[in-house]
Amino acid sequence: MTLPKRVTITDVAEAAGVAASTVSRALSTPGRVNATTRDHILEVAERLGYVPNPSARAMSSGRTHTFALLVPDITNPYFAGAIKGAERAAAAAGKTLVLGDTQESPSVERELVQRLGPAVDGLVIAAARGTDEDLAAAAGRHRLALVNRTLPGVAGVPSVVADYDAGTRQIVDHLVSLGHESLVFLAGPHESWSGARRWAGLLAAAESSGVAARRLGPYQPTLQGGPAAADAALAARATAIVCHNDMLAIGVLRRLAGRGVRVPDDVSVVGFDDMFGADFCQPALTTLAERTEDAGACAIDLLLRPGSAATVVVPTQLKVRDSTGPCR
Amino acid sequence: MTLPKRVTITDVAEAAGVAASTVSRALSTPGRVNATTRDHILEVAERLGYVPNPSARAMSSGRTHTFALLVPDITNPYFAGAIKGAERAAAAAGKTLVLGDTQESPSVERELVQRLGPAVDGLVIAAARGTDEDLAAAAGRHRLALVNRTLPGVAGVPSVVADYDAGTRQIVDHLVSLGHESLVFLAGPHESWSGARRWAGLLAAAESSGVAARRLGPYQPTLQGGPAAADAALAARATAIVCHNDMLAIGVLRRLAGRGVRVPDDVSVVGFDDMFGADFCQPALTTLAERTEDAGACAIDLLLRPGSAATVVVPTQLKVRDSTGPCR
DNA sequence: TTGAAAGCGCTAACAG
DNA sequence: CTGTTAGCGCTTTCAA
Repeated sequence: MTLPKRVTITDVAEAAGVAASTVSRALSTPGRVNATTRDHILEVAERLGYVPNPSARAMSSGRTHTFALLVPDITNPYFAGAIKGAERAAAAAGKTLVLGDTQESPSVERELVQRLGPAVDGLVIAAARGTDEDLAAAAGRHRLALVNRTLPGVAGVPSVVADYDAGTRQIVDHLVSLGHESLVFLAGPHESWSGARRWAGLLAAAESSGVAARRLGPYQPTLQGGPAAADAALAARATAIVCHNDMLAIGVLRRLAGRGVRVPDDVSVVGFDDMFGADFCQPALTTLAERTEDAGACAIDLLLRPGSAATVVVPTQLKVRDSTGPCR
Repeated sequence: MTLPKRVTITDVAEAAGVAASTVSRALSTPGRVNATTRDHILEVAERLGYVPNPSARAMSSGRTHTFALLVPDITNPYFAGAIKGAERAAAAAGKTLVLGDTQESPSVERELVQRLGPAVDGLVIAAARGTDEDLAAAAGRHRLALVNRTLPGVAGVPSVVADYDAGTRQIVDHLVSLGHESLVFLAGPHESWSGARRWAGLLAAAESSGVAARRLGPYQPTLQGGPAAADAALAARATAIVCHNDMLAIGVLRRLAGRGVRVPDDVSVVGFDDMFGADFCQPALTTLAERTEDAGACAIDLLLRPGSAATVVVPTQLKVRDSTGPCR
């Protein structure tokens, strides 16, 4: 099966009886072309089925009209929102989005930055796993925006972060209103930037409310991390358990059920992320929702409009469901 | 913040004291270059941090080393596997994967094919929503591979499909062994190719086993579709409900629980997909698992090796969990 | 084995 | 407002 040869701008120019550059202008800066000739050109282009060659366009203009989004694990539903938001923002701006899976690995992340960087107008790294140095190096070579990570000391790297301070405040207030006087935080990996922010926020909010907060872990932030984490929380006689993320929280829920501990009667459980499934697990999970789709879209917007090298804070929202209740 | 100018092949050539074409050869066809000069060139390229410009490469070679994957909804966990598999297969081959979200819309799908097609070496469309004509047109212009869809009558379009015949057979056998003598299929959208295949397989298997099968619907294949679907199944006095997919099945489960119908004591429920969450919903869902990651990877492989215009069948596997039990 | 040279398709000065 | 003319960075003949 042979594919038909592509229609080029020259074909259109010939067919329309104008110069190639005029066709180019008619397409990219319609204002600078006589309305009649423009309409004619567009009509001819349409008829011939002309589609500009992105590579050629990139060659001469220097812009690829493409962005890359790097996530630690594509299959993790937590990132689905950011991916969708980024894809939508990119598509809305007529841009293409390239997706990269860093497999939770700093080195794969570095490689991808190097491989994809030259092919795109900018990179979004969500939940970057690399060191500050890695990211600074990347920022030196490419336009970069971060999601749920900041790069202190390096100017010009915009980022979008969830409002964990307000969010953890909400969690603590919620638990306090239920009569809880202490909480246990089941931590995820030490390297996790958002994990650190979550714990810091929780600790600050707890202190200001006179709630005792303890951190246990680190645990695997997965279903498999649940048993060890749940057992530790139980051993610590926790009445309220706040988990690094929903995956771990659901794992904890299962373990508690397996051990005959009732949620929320015996113990309350809170997660982070409001991940897909958090509403239909048993019991439905109280969790801090991040607007990940907005975050993804916002990161692309930051790339689209350079100069706005700000840190954008996206609000979070506590979803109260069935896994939290009055302190026993 | 200004980004440093990229190192080009000419820079490397000058620094190494050779012609640009020699550098090009040293990089892409190392065999055709004197070992000593080649090593020298590679060393210089490395030192200068040279990374080939993909657009320029695409311009002259015609190949972009990029594939596109189109899915109906990026946030649907069902597609996460295919995305990951495709990304991995592409990365393993040194290719780049572009992701497109067709928003479940045939027209967006068409647009994306047109927009992305020229920029890539091939397209994978998963669960294509377009008509056969749309797909035939796409196949005429681009290298194409399909996942869970076939294109009868159009040669040269390879596809990867789940083995629904064997899978539905497994479902029916499972229900029969539990004493069920009839089943109700809660259908998804009529346009769904896989929905049609699922029902056809179910019907054939049921007939050959002397099981009565009825189809109700169509229902929204989402949690929201659950109530209407569950109520209809109840009205039909079903003892075994097979749902178009896990989303719908979980929606059905929730509705049944809400109405006080016990699963699996009063009625058995089966889903399709073994989606993320199917194991931690309540009760854990018996469902037909597809190896979506393999399917995604396989589709990319089909694109990588033209000529193998086959239909690849990926096995399915029934995961028996807690939502199915003996007929009441 | 290597270099010179001709483009790939498009955009961006620069004239006219 | 439009045509001419250079390239963008790379691959690929074609000679040497």
